[in-house]
Amino acid sequence: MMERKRSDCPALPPGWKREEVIRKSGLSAGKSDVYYYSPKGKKFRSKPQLSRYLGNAVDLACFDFRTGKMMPGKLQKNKQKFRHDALNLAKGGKPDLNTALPIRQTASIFKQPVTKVTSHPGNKVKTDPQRGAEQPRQLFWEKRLKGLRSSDITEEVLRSMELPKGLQGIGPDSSDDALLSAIASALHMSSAPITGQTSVAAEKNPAVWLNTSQPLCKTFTVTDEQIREQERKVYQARKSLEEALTADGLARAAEITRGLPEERTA
DNA sequence: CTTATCGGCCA
DNA sequence: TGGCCGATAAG
Repeated sequence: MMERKRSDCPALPPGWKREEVIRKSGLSAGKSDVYYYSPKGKKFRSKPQLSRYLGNAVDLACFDFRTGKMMPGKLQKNKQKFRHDALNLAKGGKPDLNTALPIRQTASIFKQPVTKVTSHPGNKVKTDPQRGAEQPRQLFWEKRLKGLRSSDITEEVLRSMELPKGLQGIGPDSSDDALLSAIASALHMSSAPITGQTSVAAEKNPAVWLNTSQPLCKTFTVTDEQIREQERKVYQARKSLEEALTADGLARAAEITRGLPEERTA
């Protein structure tokens, strides 16, 4: 095999290599393909693939995949691209997962029901026994969530939620933060009702009696008044979201028909 | 099975 | 025309 050079790529984090191979046969002989290799040796053959892997760790907006260099001049093309993305978005097309501005793609972190076809005449269906059943969980796994905070796009840490007095944590870390994490996680990890720890023994010796499918908190009760209060909050939040979305939609539409501001002055 | 390479679609 | 990725040959 001809020894091809994998050269370092200064535009990427240390350890990343770039390789260019010339096609030597076929109709496309002479054309070249560029590949990148992660420090661990994984091969990448397109910018979207690279982008998906690096995530927000590296901004590839100005990265030219073919040359392997950062090209500040790419900003010009990006204007075109923004128009394009905005257009696609407005037309209900798929957003460009590669370079579109970050938008939450999931409708919900909660498990969504889907239609499941379990048998076709004459066909065999593979079943994964792990699926459906809940996986076992590590004791005190919630500890790993410690210190995680939600933040807005300016990195400003959002005010954390206040929990009702009726909720009390148990276990090695009974801070409000830990309690909030534990309950929030339990709500979307499990499809079973969340009751808290029902065994009184768990309070005295959690390491032995803990029910790991329940959050690290004492049994609690929820009053009708608390439910109504929560419904009001959800209603308000939805209304705010609706207003923000329509405002954003109008702004986008206006921007597209008018052209981007920078282009007008140029 | 995994990996390298070229075809070919689509912007 | 070139980026990207599927198909398929090769290992």
